[in-house]
Amino acid sequence: MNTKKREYSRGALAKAASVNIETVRFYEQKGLMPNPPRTTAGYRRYSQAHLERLIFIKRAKELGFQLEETGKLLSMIDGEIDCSTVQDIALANIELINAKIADLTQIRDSLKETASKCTGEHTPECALIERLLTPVV
Amino acid sequence: MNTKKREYSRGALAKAASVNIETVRFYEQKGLMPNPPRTTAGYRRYSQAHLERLIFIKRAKELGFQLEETGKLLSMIDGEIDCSTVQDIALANIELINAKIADLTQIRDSLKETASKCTGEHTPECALIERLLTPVV
DNA sequence: CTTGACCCTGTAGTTACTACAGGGATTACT
DNA sequence: AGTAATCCCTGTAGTAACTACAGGGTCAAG
Repeated sequence: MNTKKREYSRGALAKAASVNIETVRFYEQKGLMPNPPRTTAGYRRYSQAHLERLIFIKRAKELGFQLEETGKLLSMIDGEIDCSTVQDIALANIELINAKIADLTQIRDSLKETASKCTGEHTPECALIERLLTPVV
Repeated sequence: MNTKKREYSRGALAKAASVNIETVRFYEQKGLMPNPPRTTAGYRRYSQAHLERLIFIKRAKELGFQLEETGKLLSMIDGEIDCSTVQDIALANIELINAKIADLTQIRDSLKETASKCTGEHTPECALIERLLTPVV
């Protein structure tokens, strides 16, 4: 059995996790990724555990978590996981996304209604412009 | 009839349009608002037309237009309005918002499904963390 | 050895704002 | 007139989440 520990450079790590190479440094600066051991030349050396952590961050992002929330989840993994707290974070995030969806839906509907009044012809008369230009009181 | 031209300072303009005072400078830097005449002390003096332009920008933002698109609409007002082009911009914007809504909806649903598997108890066992930690191939 | 790709750190750009600092100007009140 | 509070000016920098570039050192393959 091959028990040799796999090591990654920053570029190899980024590629393995399918993130931008600069994003690795960015997450390090933000404290999500640790500052890893270095070669004598100063090159970062990452382990398999680092890769798994980076993939965790990527998945959290895909689930709509902000980096701050992701950081909280990581703190729990580093320390003690409390499923109740995790669920709180997740539910708050769901509410946040719901609010964004509601916002965008309202905007989309409003714009759609206005745009439907455009004749769509090459004329200076335009319902959308009129709407934006409605005189103020 | 009172025909005196109303003039605004930057702060008064921002207040009249219900935008942040610094936003006025920001829009000026971005080219959406003109660099207005000044007093001898260097204070900006805005007219009613400036106010109407700022409100136009605000309304465009409320309809989900990005500043670049708003700039295009303003260029038309300054020059020639072509309703066909306006409608193109609006329809593209509607598509953009639709895509955002679809994105967020997928994220929300995915997160909801995972969070529903959390027991919500003060335990180290947590379905969401497990999902983020699923081993990589 | 050479070359190309990689790494390092630092800096700055994207979008749409928003806030702060230092210093001058204005306004209202005494 | 003096004073204090508020406003304005320009410039700078911060927010979130990245991403790109520069100059210079390092590594690996031919």
